[in-house]
Amino acid sequence: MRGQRAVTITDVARTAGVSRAAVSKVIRDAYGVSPEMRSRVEAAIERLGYRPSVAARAIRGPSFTIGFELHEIENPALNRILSGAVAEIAPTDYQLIVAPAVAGGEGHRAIDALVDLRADGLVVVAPHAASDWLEKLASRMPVVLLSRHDRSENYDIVTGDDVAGARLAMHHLISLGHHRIAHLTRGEETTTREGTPPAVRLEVYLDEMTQRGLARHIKVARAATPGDARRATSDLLASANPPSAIFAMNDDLAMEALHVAQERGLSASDLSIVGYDNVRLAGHRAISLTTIDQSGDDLGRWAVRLLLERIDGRTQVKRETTQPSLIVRNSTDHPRSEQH
Amino acid sequence: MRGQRAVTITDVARTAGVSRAAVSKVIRDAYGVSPEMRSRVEAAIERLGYRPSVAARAIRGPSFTIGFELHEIENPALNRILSGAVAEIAPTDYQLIVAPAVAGGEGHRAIDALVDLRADGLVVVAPHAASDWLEKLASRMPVVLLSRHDRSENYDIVTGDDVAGARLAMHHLISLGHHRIAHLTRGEETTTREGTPPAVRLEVYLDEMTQRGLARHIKVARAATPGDARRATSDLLASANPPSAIFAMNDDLAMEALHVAQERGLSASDLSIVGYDNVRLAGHRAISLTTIDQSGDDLGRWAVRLLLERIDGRTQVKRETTQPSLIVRNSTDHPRSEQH
DNA sequence: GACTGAATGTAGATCGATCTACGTTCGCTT
DNA sequence: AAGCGAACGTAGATCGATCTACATTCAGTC
Repeated sequence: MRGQRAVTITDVARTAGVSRAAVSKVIRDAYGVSPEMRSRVEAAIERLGYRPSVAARAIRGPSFTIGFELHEIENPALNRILSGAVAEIAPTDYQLIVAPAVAGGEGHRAIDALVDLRADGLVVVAPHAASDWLEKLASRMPVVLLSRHDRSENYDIVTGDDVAGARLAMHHLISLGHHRIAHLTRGEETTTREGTPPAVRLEVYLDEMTQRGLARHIKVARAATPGDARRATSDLLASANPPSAIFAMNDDLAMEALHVAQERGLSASDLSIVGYDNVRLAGHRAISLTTIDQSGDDLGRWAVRLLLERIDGRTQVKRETTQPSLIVRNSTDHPRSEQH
Repeated sequence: MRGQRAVTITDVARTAGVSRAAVSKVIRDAYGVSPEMRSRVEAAIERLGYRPSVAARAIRGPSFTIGFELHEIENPALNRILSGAVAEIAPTDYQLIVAPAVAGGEGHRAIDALVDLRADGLVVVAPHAASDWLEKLASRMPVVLLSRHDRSENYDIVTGDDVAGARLAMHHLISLGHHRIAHLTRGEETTTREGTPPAVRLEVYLDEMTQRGLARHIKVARAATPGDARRATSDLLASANPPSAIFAMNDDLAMEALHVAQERGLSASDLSIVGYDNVRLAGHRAISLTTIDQSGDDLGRWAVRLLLERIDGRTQVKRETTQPSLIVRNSTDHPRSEQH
């Protein structure tokens, strides 16, 4: 039963008693098709269960496929972005294809896969990819980059306003009366690439602390793996002059910090925690994490929108920034006491 | 800058001063290539940044692409399965491509997209797709179905043992002393399709309740959307003779139920809750949900493994079942009192 | 030195679709 | 009735790769 050759346009043409070109016209809804021929061809298509091969199509023209590179499959914030992208593309003729990158993967294999498939455009999230490589890629095909604060001559950029978001978080903690505020973020490698959200958030943290004369309380804890986050938090709490608040780079890290705080019976006035992204579970009663919402759906929607514009012919670069908002929940409170 | 035609095998051949066939041989590592020619061609490939077009390739032979249909992008249990699949495929020559289905989407557009791309095989999760349609699809190309308890002549099946898992959950509650156990599950449409995990878990629930002489306490609450889950739980608690325990179809529903319980100040001895899937956050201290683990990674890994075997030529159908285990946490306890 | 066979390379058909260029038919005008 | 343009169909080139069949070269053998 396997290996029945797939139904091709030639089969349809033969069945309908017309030429291949005629079938092609019907499929593409092109000019020069009589109602009578249309119905004959459509009947044949229906009967044979014919579906045009994107592959064959893509050799010449567009594939009506847009690619989405995703490097952290299990990251709920990224999934939300993807979800928005899917919703935006649904009513169009295009199909979204996701290439997941291997966890600790090397290079840009996933992006290459999308290029090899001749996707008409790419949405790329990769914070790791080198800028010049991306620049070159974008000079050959439409590319929208998400969550990077680069400047580029070729690709469009969609990003949440991480500067505003991080300031919202810091201002919230400071206005509650916190001085000893630590920052919990990812491993070196992730935060040092200039312009990535982790790097920007870290920078704003450092800037705010310095501006407010709190430079001596600056503490940055790093967690390379999710499991590391708890240890990093413990280390913070065990340090001399421990923080009364933690601004975490994202909700996942924040929730791990919360885990440690709860373990030690610390309340929000002992240790306030702010996250970033407002993932669904941050709103759960048992977690109730104060966080920054940047509506990931919108990021995804904008990315697709800009990409389709590009495919449609726009040539000048465009950037789109979404405004984040602060969501106050129970994980933050006034500090119990604050000695300078 | 846009629209530079992509580099083709012909360009490489011209640059290297050899025939197209020769370049093709080098790429495919085929017989009949002198070291000297190999290096000349490889240099040309390198210099031009040539990448073979999967599309052109797929017209004739395999595309070295396998498709993964995903209908709930933001479902952490499914993401974990996908994650396992990605890990399993990483060391092979194949590339995994994900087609996300639109949320409330019609039909099987995502699967079609993968077929149209001429993927060499498909991993399908769709609990909605009609069996006969899948059967027909699988007669044309290798297909592995996840999380369905069908019998099939054409596709392979990978699934957690939902019967065993659901029994583990029920036995746990019963052995704690619970009699008034309710079941929280999805909307009608999802649970009625025979052989899907929700349907099987529901069935086991009904069976266990009946076997133990608890038929009079049977209560099934349904939530069509995630938001509905809280209302459904409230309704359960407001009903006459309310349950002392809830067996939820999955962790997402369980966590919503937990939310309601905590809101009302109910402890585990007032209302015990068991979930299913052991998503990452179920282990969070603030949630601490008793649940059934079915190691989604393994499901994903098996799916890819079986699919590659199929592509490699295996013809007889194979099923693979993973054994779930019970993870006891703080959301379950002995009931405070139990009147019959 | 002719013969054999392995090693190396090329020409050209082929895959499934698109698209241009062109031929035929038909209805309408003058 | 001739002329004309719109409507409808088709032939055949084309896209980028693969693969079969074949040509050429070269070393080794008798």
